[in-house]
Amino acid sequence: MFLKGYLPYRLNLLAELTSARTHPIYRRRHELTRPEWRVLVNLAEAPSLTATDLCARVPAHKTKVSRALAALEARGWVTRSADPQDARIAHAALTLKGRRAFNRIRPEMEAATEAMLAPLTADERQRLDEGLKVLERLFGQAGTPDLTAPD
Amino acid sequence: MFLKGYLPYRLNLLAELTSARTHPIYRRRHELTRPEWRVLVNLAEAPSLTATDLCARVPAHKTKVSRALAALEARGWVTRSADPQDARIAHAALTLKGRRAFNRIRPEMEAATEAMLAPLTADERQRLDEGLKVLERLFGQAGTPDLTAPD
DNA sequence: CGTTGATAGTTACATTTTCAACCAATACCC
DNA sequence: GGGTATTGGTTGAAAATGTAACTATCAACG
Repeated sequence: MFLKGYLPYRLNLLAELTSARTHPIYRRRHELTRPEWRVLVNLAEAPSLTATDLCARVPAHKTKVSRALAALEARGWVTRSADPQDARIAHAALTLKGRRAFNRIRPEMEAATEAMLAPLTADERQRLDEGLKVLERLFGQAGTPDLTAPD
Repeated sequence: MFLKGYLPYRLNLLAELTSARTHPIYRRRHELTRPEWRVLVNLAEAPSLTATDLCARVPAHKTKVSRALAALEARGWVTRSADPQDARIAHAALTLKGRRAFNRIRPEMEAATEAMLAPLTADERQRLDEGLKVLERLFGQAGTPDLTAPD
Protein backbone atom coordinates (compact mmCIF):
# COMPACT_ATOMS: atom_id res chain seq x y z
CA MET A 1 0.00 0.00 0.00
CA PHE A 2 1.26 3.37 -0.99
CA LEU A 3 -0.93 5.58 1.16
CA LYS A 4 -0.47 4.17 4.63
CA GLY A 5 3.21 5.02 4.85
CA TYR A 6 3.09 8.18 2.81
CA LEU A 7 4.16 11.05 5.01
CA PRO A 8 2.26 14.00 3.49
CA TYR A 9 -0.93 11.96 3.62
CA ARG A 10 -0.36 10.87 7.21
CA LEU A 11 0.30 14.42 8.32
CA ASN A 12 -2.63 15.88 6.45
CA LEU A 13 -4.96 13.27 7.83
CA LEU A 14 -3.80 13.77 11.42
CA ALA A 15 -4.01 17.53 11.01
CA GLU A 16 -7.55 17.23 9.74
CA LEU A 17 -8.57 14.87 12.49
CA THR A 18 -7.24 17.11 15.23
CA SER A 19 -8.65 20.21 13.60
CA ALA A 20 -12.03 18.55 13.41
CA ARG A 21 -12.21 18.94 17.20
CA THR A 22 -10.97 22.48 17.48
CA HIS A 23 -12.10 24.08 14.24
CA PRO A 24 -15.79 24.15 15.18
CA ILE A 25 -14.95 26.14 18.32
CA TYR A 26 -13.58 29.20 16.63
CA ARG A 27 -15.57 28.61 13.49
CA ARG A 28 -19.09 28.04 14.73
CA ARG A 29 -18.99 29.29 18.26
CA HIS A 30 -16.98 32.42 17.59
CA GLU A 31 -17.52 32.97 13.86
CA LEU A 32 -13.85 33.10 12.95
CA THR A 33 -12.17 31.70 9.86
CA ARG A 34 -8.93 29.84 10.38
CA PRO A 35 -6.74 32.73 9.15
CA GLU A 36 -8.62 35.09 11.43
CA TRP A 37 -8.07 32.81 14.40
CA ARG A 38 -4.38 32.46 13.64
CA VAL A 39 -3.91 36.18 13.23
CA LEU A 40 -5.73 36.70 16.51
CA VAL A 41 -3.43 34.27 18.33
CA ASN A 42 -0.32 35.86 16.91
CA LEU A 43 -1.47 39.33 17.82
CA ALA A 44 -2.21 38.10 21.32
CA GLU A 45 1.42 37.05 21.64
CA ALA A 46 3.02 40.30 20.51
CA PRO A 47 2.32 43.94 21.29
CA SER A 48 1.91 44.77 17.62
CA LEU A 49 2.73 43.26 14.24
CA THR A 50 2.74 44.40 10.64
CA ALA A 51 0.97 42.40 7.96
CA THR A 52 4.35 41.18 6.76
CA ASP A 53 5.28 40.02 10.25
CA LEU A 54 2.00 38.13 10.38
CA CYS A 55 2.63 36.52 7.01
CA ALA A 56 5.82 35.03 8.40
CA ARG A 57 4.38 34.03 11.75
CA VAL A 58 0.97 32.69 10.83
CA PRO A 59 2.25 31.59 8.26
CA ALA A 60 0.08 32.51 5.33
CA HIS A 61 -0.07 34.32 2.05
CA LYS A 62 -0.47 38.08 2.34
CA THR A 63 -3.96 38.13 0.88
CA LYS A 64 -5.18 35.84 3.64
CA VAL A 65 -3.59 38.04 6.26
CA SER A 66 -4.94 41.18 4.64
CA ARG A 67 -8.48 39.85 4.64
CA ALA A 68 -8.20 38.44 8.14
CA LEU A 69 -7.00 41.80 9.45
CA ALA A 70 -9.80 43.61 7.64
CA ALA A 71 -12.38 41.28 9.16
CA LEU A 72 -10.95 41.54 12.68
CA GLU A 73 -10.74 45.31 12.37
CA ALA A 74 -14.36 45.52 11.18
CA ARG A 75 -15.26 43.53 14.25
CA GLY A 76 -13.47 45.92 16.53
CA TRP A 77 -10.93 43.35 17.71
CA VAL A 78 -7.94 44.93 15.98
CA THR A 79 -6.71 48.44 15.30
CA ARG A 80 -4.16 49.46 12.73
CA SER A 81 -1.93 52.49 13.08
CA ALA A 82 0.36 54.01 10.50
CA ASP A 83 4.11 53.72 10.90
CA PRO A 84 5.66 57.16 11.48
CA GLN A 85 8.71 56.36 9.34
CA ASP A 86 7.20 54.37 6.50
CA ALA A 87 3.75 55.14 5.20
CA ARG A 88 3.43 51.74 3.54
CA ILE A 89 3.45 49.94 6.85
CA ALA A 90 0.59 49.54 9.32
CA HIS A 91 1.02 48.14 12.79
CA ALA A 92 -1.83 45.92 13.90
CA ALA A 93 -2.64 45.33 17.56
CA LEU A 94 -5.48 43.81 19.55
CA THR A 95 -8.00 46.13 21.08
CA LEU A 96 -9.20 45.44 24.59
CA LYS A 97 -12.23 43.82 23.04
CA GLY A 98 -9.98 41.63 20.91
CA ARG A 99 -7.87 40.59 23.87
CA ARG A 100 -10.97 39.72 25.86
CA ALA A 101 -12.25 37.64 22.98
CA PHE A 102 -8.96 35.77 22.78
CA ASN A 103 -8.99 35.19 26.52
CA ARG A 104 -12.45 33.67 26.18
CA ILE A 105 -11.59 31.44 23.21
CA ARG A 106 -8.16 30.23 24.25
CA PRO A 107 -9.23 28.07 27.20
CA GLU A 108 -11.97 26.49 25.10
CA MET A 109 -9.36 25.52 22.53
CA GLU A 110 -7.00 24.15 25.12
CA ALA A 111 -9.76 22.17 26.78
CA ALA A 112 -10.80 20.61 23.48
CA THR A 113 -7.23 19.65 22.70
CA GLU A 114 -6.65 18.23 26.14
CA ALA A 115 -9.87 16.23 25.95
CA MET A 116 -8.71 14.77 22.68
CA LEU A 117 -5.30 13.79 24.05
CA ALA A 118 -6.62 12.63 27.41
CA PRO A 119 -6.20 8.90 26.71
CA LEU A 120 -2.48 9.31 26.01
CA THR A 121 0.07 8.38 28.66
CA ALA A 122 2.94 10.70 29.53
CA ASP A 123 5.25 8.43 27.58
CA GLU A 124 3.06 8.56 24.49
CA ARG A 125 2.89 12.33 24.67
CA GLN A 126 6.66 12.40 24.90
CA ARG A 127 7.02 10.21 21.81
CA LEU A 128 4.53 12.33 19.89
CA ASP A 129 6.40 15.50 20.77
CA GLU A 130 9.72 13.92 19.81
CA GLY A 131 8.39 12.84 16.46
CA LEU A 132 7.04 16.25 15.61
CA LYS A 133 10.27 17.89 16.71
CA VAL A 134 12.17 15.80 14.20
CA LEU A 135 10.22 17.40 11.38
CA GLU A 136 10.20 20.83 12.95
CA ARG A 137 13.98 20.77 13.13
CA LEU A 138 14.16 19.59 9.54
CA PHE A 139 12.06 22.47 8.31
CA GLY A 140 13.53 24.91 10.78
CA GLN A 141 16.91 24.85 9.16
CA ALA A 142 17.11 23.85 5.53
CA GLY A 143 15.17 25.20 2.59
CA THR A 144 11.83 25.74 4.18
CA PRO A 145 9.17 26.17 1.53
CA ASP A 146 7.83 29.68 1.51
CA LEU A 147 4.20 29.52 2.58
CA THR A 148 3.74 33.22 2.12
CA ALA A 149 3.96 32.62 -1.61
CA PRO A 150 1.35 30.61 -3.45
CA ASP A 151 2.25 27.07 -4.56
CA MET B 1 3.63 31.06 24.25
CA PHE B 2 0.42 29.37 23.37
CA LEU B 3 1.02 28.56 19.73
CA LYS B 4 4.35 26.77 19.76
CA GLY B 5 3.16 23.85 21.82
CA TYR B 6 -0.35 23.75 20.45
CA LEU B 7 -0.87 20.42 18.73
CA PRO B 8 -3.42 21.28 16.03
CA TYR B 9 -1.26 24.20 14.96
CA ARG B 10 1.92 22.13 14.89
CA LEU B 11 0.27 19.41 12.83
CA ASN B 12 -1.34 21.81 10.41
CA LEU B 13 1.91 23.65 9.90
CA LEU B 14 3.88 20.47 9.29
CA ALA B 15 1.20 19.18 6.94
CA GLU B 16 1.31 22.41 4.97
CA LEU B 17 5.09 22.41 4.82
CA THR B 18 5.29 18.86 3.52
CA SER B 19 2.43 19.40 1.12
CA ALA B 20 4.19 22.46 -0.25
CA ARG B 21 6.71 20.06 -1.81
CA THR B 22 4.31 17.50 -3.19
CA HIS B 23 1.23 19.53 -4.00
CA PRO B 24 2.78 21.25 -7.04
CA ILE B 25 3.51 17.87 -8.60
CA TYR B 26 -0.04 16.68 -8.95
CA ARG B 27 -1.41 20.17 -9.11
CA ARG B 28 0.72 21.88 -11.72
CA ARG B 29 2.39 19.02 -13.48
CA HIS B 30 -0.64 16.76 -13.69
CA GLU B 31 -3.51 19.20 -13.29
CA LEU B 32 -5.16 17.40 -10.39
CA THR B 33 -6.86 18.93 -7.38
CA ARG B 34 -6.09 17.38 -4.03
CA PRO B 35 -9.38 15.50 -3.78
CA GLU B 36 -8.84 14.17 -7.30
CA TRP B 37 -5.35 12.97 -6.40
CA ARG B 38 -6.59 11.28 -3.25
CA VAL B 39 -9.43 9.58 -5.04
CA LEU B 40 -6.99 8.42 -7.68
CA VAL B 41 -4.66 6.91 -5.07
CA ASN B 42 -7.48 5.13 -3.32
CA LEU B 43 -8.85 3.72 -6.53
CA ALA B 44 -5.35 2.51 -7.40
CA GLU B 45 -5.33 0.49 -4.22
CA ALA B 46 -8.68 -1.25 -4.64
CA PRO B 47 -10.34 -2.93 -7.58
CA SER B 48 -13.40 -0.71 -7.29
CA LEU B 49 -15.03 1.57 -4.75
CA THR B 50 -18.35 3.34 -4.33
CA ALA B 51 -18.50 7.05 -3.61
CA THR B 52 -19.38 6.23 -0.01
CA ASP B 53 -16.35 3.94 0.30
CA LEU B 54 -14.21 6.76 -0.99
CA CYS B 55 -15.70 9.24 1.47
CA ALA B 56 -14.53 7.00 4.29
CA ARG B 57 -11.13 6.22 2.81
CA VAL B 58 -10.05 9.58 1.39
CA PRO B 59 -11.48 10.89 3.79
CA ALA B 60 -13.63 13.70 2.52
CA HIS B 61 -17.12 15.07 2.31
CA LYS B 62 -19.29 13.47 -0.33
CA THR B 63 -19.49 16.58 -2.49
CA LYS B 64 -15.73 16.61 -2.84
CA VAL B 65 -15.70 12.97 -3.79
CA SER B 66 -18.59 13.42 -6.18
CA ARG B 67 -16.85 16.24 -8.01
CA ALA B 68 -13.49 14.51 -8.01
CA LEU B 69 -15.05 11.41 -9.53
CA ALA B 70 -16.86 13.48 -12.15
CA ALA B 71 -13.59 15.21 -13.11
CA LEU B 72 -11.62 11.95 -13.28
CA GLU B 73 -14.36 10.33 -15.31
CA ALA B 74 -14.45 13.26 -17.75
CA ARG B 75 -10.73 12.78 -18.14
CA GLY B 76 -11.13 9.12 -18.97
CA TRP B 77 -9.23 7.92 -15.91
CA VAL B 78 -12.24 6.45 -14.13
CA THR B 79 -15.34 4.51 -15.14
CA ARG B 80 -18.46 4.09 -13.09
CA SER B 81 -20.78 1.12 -13.37
CA ALA B 82 -24.17 0.63 -11.82
CA ASP B 83 -24.65 -1.83 -9.01
CA PRO B 84 -26.92 -4.72 -10.10
CA GLN B 85 -28.66 -4.90 -6.70
CA ASP B 86 -28.98 -1.26 -5.74
CA ALA B 87 -29.56 1.37 -8.38
CA ARG B 88 -28.41 4.19 -6.10
CA ILE B 89 -24.87 2.86 -5.99
CA ALA B 90 -22.16 3.25 -8.62
CA HIS B 91 -18.85 1.40 -8.49
CA ALA B 92 -15.89 3.47 -9.61
CA ALA B 93 -12.69 1.93 -10.95
CA LEU B 94 -9.58 3.14 -12.71
CA THR B 95 -9.40 2.71 -16.45
CA LEU B 96 -6.15 1.54 -18.00
CA LYS B 97 -5.43 5.16 -18.76
CA GLY B 98 -6.06 6.08 -15.15
CA ARG B 99 -3.78 3.36 -13.87
CA ARG B 100 -1.02 4.44 -16.22
CA ALA B 101 -1.40 8.01 -15.03
CA PHE B 102 -1.11 6.90 -11.42
CA ASN B 103 1.95 4.82 -12.25
CA ARG B 104 3.55 7.91 -13.75
CA ILE B 105 2.70 10.24 -10.88
CA ARG B 106 3.40 7.95 -7.95
CA PRO B 107 7.19 7.75 -8.34
CA GLU B 108 7.38 11.52 -8.72
CA MET B 109 5.55 11.92 -5.44
CA GLU B 110 7.74 9.39 -3.68
CA ALA B 111 10.89 11.02 -5.02
CA ALA B 112 9.80 14.45 -3.81
CA THR B 113 9.00 13.08 -0.37
CA GLU B 114 12.27 11.19 -0.13
CA ALA B 115 14.22 14.28 -1.21
CA MET B 116 12.53 16.24 1.54
CA LEU B 117 13.36 13.64 4.20
CA ALA B 118 16.87 12.92 2.90
CA PRO B 119 18.67 14.79 5.71
CA LEU B 120 17.01 12.63 8.39
CA THR B 121 18.94 9.77 9.97
CA ALA B 122 17.41 6.34 10.36
CA ASP B 123 16.90 7.06 14.04
CA GLU B 124 15.10 10.32 13.35
CA ARG B 125 12.82 8.62 10.85
CA GLN B 126 12.07 6.02 13.46
CA ARG B 127 11.16 8.66 16.04
CA LEU B 128 8.99 10.50 13.53
CA ASP B 129 7.12 7.32 12.66
CA GLU B 130 6.68 6.46 16.35
CA GLY B 131 5.26 9.88 17.10
CA LEU B 132 2.75 9.74 14.28
CA LYS B 133 1.73 6.23 15.28
CA VAL B 134 0.81 7.47 18.73
CA LEU B 135 -1.80 9.75 17.22
CA GLU B 136 -2.89 7.25 14.61
CA ARG B 137 -3.60 4.72 17.32
CA LEU B 138 -5.48 7.34 19.30
CA PHE B 139 -7.75 8.16 16.39
CA GLY B 140 -7.87 4.60 15.16
CA GLN B 141 -9.82 3.42 18.15
CA ALA B 142 -11.86 6.02 19.98
CA GLY B 143 -14.42 8.44 18.66
CA THR B 144 -12.87 9.44 15.40
CA PRO B 145 -14.47 12.63 14.15
CA ASP B 146 -16.52 12.12 11.03
CA LEU B 147 -14.76 13.94 8.24
CA THR B 148 -17.39 12.98 5.72
CA ALA B 149 -19.74 15.44 7.36
CA PRO B 150 -19.13 19.17 7.28
CA ASP B 151 -17.77 20.79 10.45
C1' DC C 1 16.15 65.63 -8.14
C1' DG C 2 14.22 61.90 -11.58
C1' DT C 3 14.09 57.52 -13.08
C1' DT C 4 14.04 52.62 -11.99
C1' DG C 5 13.25 48.90 -9.10
C1' DA C 6 11.75 46.87 -4.88
C1' DT C 7 8.37 46.53 -0.92
C1' DA C 8 3.77 46.81 1.84
C1' DG C 9 -0.57 46.05 1.24
C1' DT C 10 -5.23 45.86 -1.22
C1' DT C 11 -8.41 44.58 -4.81
C1' DA C 12 -10.48 41.93 -8.66
C1' DC C 13 -11.31 37.66 -10.74
C1' DA C 14 -11.04 32.52 -11.19
C1' DT C 15 -11.07 28.27 -8.85
C1' DT C 16 -12.31 25.44 -4.77
C1' DT C 17 -14.79 24.35 -0.89
C1' DT C 18 -18.68 24.51 2.05
C1' DC C 19 -23.35 23.96 2.93
C1' DA C 20 -28.01 23.33 2.14
C1' DA C 21 -31.37 21.54 -0.67
C1' DC C 22 -32.60 18.20 -3.83
C1' DC C 23 -33.74 13.66 -6.61
C1' DA C 24 -34.00 8.89 -6.92
C1' DA C 25 -33.96 4.44 -4.97
C1' DT C 26 -34.24 1.45 -1.01
C1' DA C 27 -35.52 -0.01 3.73
C1' DC C 28 -38.69 0.02 7.41
C1' DC C 29 -43.08 -0.61 9.46
C1' DC C 30 -47.99 -0.67 9.94
C1' DG D 1 -49.14 -2.97 -0.46
C1' DG D 2 -48.57 2.22 1.03
C1' DG D 3 -46.71 5.72 3.62
C1' DT D 4 -42.47 7.43 5.90
C1' DA D 5 -37.79 7.69 6.85
C1' DT D 6 -32.95 6.69 5.19
C1' DT D 7 -29.39 6.32 2.09
C1' DG D 8 -26.41 7.25 -2.19
C1' DG D 9 -25.29 10.67 -4.81
C1' DT D 10 -25.68 15.25 -7.44
C1' DT D 11 -26.41 20.19 -7.95
C1' DG D 12 -26.53 25.38 -7.06
C1' DA D 13 -25.46 29.25 -4.39
C1' DA D 14 -22.51 31.33 -0.98
C1' DA D 15 -18.13 31.56 1.32
C1' DA D 16 -13.23 31.01 1.24
C1' DT D 17 -8.90 30.65 -1.21
C1' DG D 18 -5.47 31.19 -4.87
C1' DT D 19 -3.56 34.06 -8.26
C1' DA D 20 -2.33 38.02 -10.58
C1' DA D 21 -2.54 42.66 -11.18
C1' DC D 22 -2.63 46.98 -9.09
C1' DT D 23 -1.70 51.34 -5.97
C1' DA D 24 1.22 53.73 -3.11
C1' DT D 25 5.41 54.39 -0.91
C1' DC D 26 10.23 53.95 -0.29
C1' DA D 27 15.24 52.97 -1.71
C1' DA D 28 19.10 53.31 -4.86
C1' DC D 29 21.60 55.28 -8.26
C1' DG D 30 22.64 58.24 -12.04
